[in-house]
Amino acid sequence: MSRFGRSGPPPIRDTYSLLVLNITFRTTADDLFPLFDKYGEVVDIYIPRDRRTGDSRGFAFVRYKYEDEAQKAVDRLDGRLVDGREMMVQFAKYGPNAERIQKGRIMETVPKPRGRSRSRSPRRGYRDDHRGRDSRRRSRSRSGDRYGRDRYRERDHHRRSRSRSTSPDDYKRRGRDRSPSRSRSRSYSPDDDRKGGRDSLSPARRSTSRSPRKTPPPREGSPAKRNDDRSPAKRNDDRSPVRRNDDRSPVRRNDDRSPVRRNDDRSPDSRSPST
DNA sequence: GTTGAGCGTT
Repeated sequence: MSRFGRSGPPPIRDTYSLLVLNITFRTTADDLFPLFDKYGEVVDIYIPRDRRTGDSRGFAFVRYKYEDEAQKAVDRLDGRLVDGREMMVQFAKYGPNAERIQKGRIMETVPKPRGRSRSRSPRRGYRDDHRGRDSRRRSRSRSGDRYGRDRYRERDHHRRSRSRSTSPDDYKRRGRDRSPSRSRSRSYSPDDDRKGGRDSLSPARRSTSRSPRKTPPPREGSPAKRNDDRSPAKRNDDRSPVRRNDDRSPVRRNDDRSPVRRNDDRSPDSRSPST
């Protein structure tokens, strides 16, 4: 969804997409709009967000109408400090349609990047060097596996939550040498009994204490209830897609100014009024 | 509440 509330992504046939990276997770399109709009006409701004939390992934796509303005914004906003962090602005290489994009525009050819004569671009050197390393290695971010084990983890967490809630017998089994109050404080693990359980407070344990036998086989239980468990009716009830960036923006954005107003306000030939 | 390589739709 675009920030401009359109029916969908505008045609990129004549637009240039810029990839904005290294931005804060709290930076929204509203924060990038005035920044990019100052250097050119922004057609659309889209920020991929998490499908669960709804938070920004840390990068955004700014679509420009003209390459000149896009290129200018790249050099201008590339390295700009936003929300206390430097955002990296560069032309998108791939489009939403998995199309080969050159400089944000769909192209089949791959011409070499031209250098601007009016800018020295000393930042590109360090920027490129910064990424030129083996920085690709992901530590613990939500990249790559954000849709892998994460989805399984939440499901596992859901099963455990209802397991200990509907299994009072487990409390007696486990609460004999332990306080039941703290048992509900967090998710327990049946392995804690035979493994010791006393060191269950260890962060390393609780992080990897996922045994396949922690949950009883669903076939032994009620198939009907098991089906209900898989019902995705309401799972992320604790997830509130509330925008906390509102309080971060003390200044109101000029939403009245649409990027499409360029049709009357600006002409493709009027880009250079000062001739 | 956190995190930090990357390429995107409601």
